[in-house]
Amino acid sequence: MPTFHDILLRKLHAHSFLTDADDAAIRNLRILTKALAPEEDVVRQGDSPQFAVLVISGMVARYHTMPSGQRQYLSVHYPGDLPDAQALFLDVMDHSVCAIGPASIGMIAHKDLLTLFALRPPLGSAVWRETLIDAAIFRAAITNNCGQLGHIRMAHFFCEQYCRAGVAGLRKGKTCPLPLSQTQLGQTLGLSFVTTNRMLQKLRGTGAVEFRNGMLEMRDFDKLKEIGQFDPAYLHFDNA
Amino acid sequence: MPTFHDILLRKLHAHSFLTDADDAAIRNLRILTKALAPEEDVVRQGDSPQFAVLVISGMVARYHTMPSGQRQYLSVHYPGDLPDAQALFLDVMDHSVCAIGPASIGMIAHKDLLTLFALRPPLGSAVWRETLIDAAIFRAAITNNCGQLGHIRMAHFFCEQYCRAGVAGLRKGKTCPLPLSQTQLGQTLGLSFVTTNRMLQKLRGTGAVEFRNGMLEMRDFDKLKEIGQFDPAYLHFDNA
DNA sequence: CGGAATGTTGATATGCCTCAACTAAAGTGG
DNA sequence: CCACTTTAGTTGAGGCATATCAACATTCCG
Repeated sequence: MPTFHDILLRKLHAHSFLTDADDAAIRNLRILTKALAPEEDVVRQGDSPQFAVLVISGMVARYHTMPSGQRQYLSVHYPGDLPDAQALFLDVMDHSVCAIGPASIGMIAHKDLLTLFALRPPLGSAVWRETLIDAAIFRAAITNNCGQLGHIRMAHFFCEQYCRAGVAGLRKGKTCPLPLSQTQLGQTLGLSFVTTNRMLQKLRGTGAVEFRNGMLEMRDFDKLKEIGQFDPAYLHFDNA
Repeated sequence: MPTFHDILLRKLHAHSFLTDADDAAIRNLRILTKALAPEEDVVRQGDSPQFAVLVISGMVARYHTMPSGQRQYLSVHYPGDLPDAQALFLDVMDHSVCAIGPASIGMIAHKDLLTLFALRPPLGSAVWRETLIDAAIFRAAITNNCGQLGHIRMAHFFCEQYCRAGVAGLRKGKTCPLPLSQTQLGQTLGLSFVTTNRMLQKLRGTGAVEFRNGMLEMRDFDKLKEIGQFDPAYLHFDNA
């Protein structure tokens, strides 16, 4: 049974080289765990959190609340992710973070993290790199969601989630959890839920992918990659 | 006449607190300057640059090249910005950086920057914060460009550029430079150039803004903010 | 002065949104 | 356990925003 320290280390090792001493320092971090109800907010737009969130199980998402009250999901996060690491250096949250389905998180005091980075700079660099990969994912979302047709956006999104779930160790065979409703999927892709439903049927029709009951089944990854014009380079899964 | 060190310091001071010793360390940085022709690429998708780019004059943009060859601009950058700071910790560029109109840049060796950060951690934090603000701008672009109507996207974009040009000291009265063609503006907002032209006329019709010959004139900022649902909080112009 | 790039306008086609109705599944209280 | 309610998913019809195609005007530049 992996501890939450293991989960964090697994993620950092996926893109950064860390020494045993670095690992040991991470294992000494004080982490408070917390269970989240489905849709529960962890941090809200406007807050100034003093703790960083580590996803331990389930999934967590970031979203903007627009003046109209509409919601735009910005990204979804897997165990090992630090979905609000940017709050370490930006005082006021410009977006909210909530659970998608039931989830559990770890909370690490900003103070402890900053002390850790001062003591072991490579850990600071690793978390910095983590925030930079986040930014790369946002850039991909801009390109994907602005101007591509609905089913292409959806294909791209499914490809990304399939890859990231793999890195997080959540894939079983060709299936991974993705506990979004079609409405939420639409709020991620910038589509109405009616159109979301129709685009989903279109993708099902290609035989490349199935998405139902919060599970994503990848039937033909190569085909879906082509439909979604997906190139995983931006995920930066290379151990530097 | 400000030096390129002044330009960088001005930007870092806009969001980070730095001591005189930090400033002095920045002033010792070796910076190679380079003039760029309009549209010239600085770094390309797939490259692994060894230098960080500092915008000194003119403007620089980041963009994705899509498989179809189409271009999606991700962000534009002003003097003082470090538009490819993420390359410090991500080996392969997932996007390109080019000049918009004539521009000049400074090039700082990654090695020198990393040495500087090790010596003076607050400077590392300041540049980290810089990259986090970039990410916040990307998040805003996701929300703005996915699902909002064309003229709203454009109004939001103009508001952002007006604010950022102000921080960069480029505003003269109610006017600031924005040397984009309508085609490029469309490639930023995810609109065809025909629609871009029509949305621009629509905005002109409101009397809130004028955009012509690469100059942006803000005639009624409050009105344009309302049209574009613009809240500058995400720009994080607070001296932490 | 001539050619190229940029901006403008009109007409048509298409993708997506909205409204509306209905089905299926899941949870609730009697 | 079943009727009831609620939520999620599905389908159809109509309208609107934007893409595309095409022509033309304007500005820039050699």
